[in-house]
Amino acid sequence: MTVRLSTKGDYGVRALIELALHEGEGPVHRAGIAARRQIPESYLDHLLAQLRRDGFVRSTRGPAGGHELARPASEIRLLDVLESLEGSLAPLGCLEGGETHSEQHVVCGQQWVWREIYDAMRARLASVTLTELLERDRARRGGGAPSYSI
Amino acid sequence: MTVRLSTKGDYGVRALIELALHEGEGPVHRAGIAARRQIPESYLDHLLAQLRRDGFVRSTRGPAGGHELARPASEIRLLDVLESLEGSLAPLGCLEGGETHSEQHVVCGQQWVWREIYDAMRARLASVTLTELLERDRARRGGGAPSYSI
DNA sequence: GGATTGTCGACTAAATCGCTCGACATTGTA
DNA sequence: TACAATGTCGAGCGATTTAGTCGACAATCC
Repeated sequence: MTVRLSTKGDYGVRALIELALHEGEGPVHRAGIAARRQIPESYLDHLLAQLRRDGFVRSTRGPAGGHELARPASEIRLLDVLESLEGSLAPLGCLEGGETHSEQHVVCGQQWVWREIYDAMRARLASVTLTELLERDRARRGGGAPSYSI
Repeated sequence: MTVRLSTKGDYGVRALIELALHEGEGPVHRAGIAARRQIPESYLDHLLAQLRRDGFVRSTRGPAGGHELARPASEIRLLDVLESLEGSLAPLGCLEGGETHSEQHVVCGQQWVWREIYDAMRARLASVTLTELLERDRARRGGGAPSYSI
């Protein structure tokens, strides 16, 4: 029952789409993102912290503070966002590029097949930018009324 | 940190490779499989039970009993084995073909990308047979001495 | 009838997921 | 300068899953 993305990646991408939607309009505050994209606010907190650490988001404190994209949406790749939030997407521990992993999973029998699948997956995810995600999101909600009010 | 295969798939495939190696020689007993393929014996028990339920393995009780392939190795696909042991390999709950899933994961934002990746992954895994796995395994151990004695 | 094997289900320890909560830091405004 | 609105950080928690173990039972060969 494993081999499954957690909610982190989805929530995180939703939040970034919201930020992309307001790109260049100054910081958006967390409560707004949470409400409009239906993400538990105190959980979103952690996700934004991670995205900030990895340079996708910049935030300012104080009243009128909030979060905004640290880089243009067109330069943010889905792959990088997911790896930031979910950790490595490698289906087997032994496919991990890094060195810091303690190799708890020795699982490595069918490495040759999975290496191929993993590479293809990463390539595809790398080809998707936040701009494209935003467009897809707009299209999905575009037809009918948005499911949330601004 | 998710999106990772558990040990089940690897252990299960290892066990099937061992059975394929002795195809047509009558049942192989569990303790032997466990020792030769380095799988905890009482855990292997559960994996074999699952593989039997799904028709990959047939077993006989009593002394000189054991397990053997229920179908020719050439007709056993890696995809089916992994889905038997790991459950659905869908990275998102919403990509699941079945109806019985309770949709605890609502995660469905980037469905369009993942659908594509998932389909490619399944196609590749479906193209690998147990025969090929056995050959690869032989090749890997072939050069040097086997890492276990028979 | 006993030894050897498989079968089944209950139990467990550790890790992870999906959160919540509270204390604290920063900063705009009155 | 006070205070209110915001972000930041880390501890903790209930539920679920992983990766097993264990023990009672069933079948079968001798």
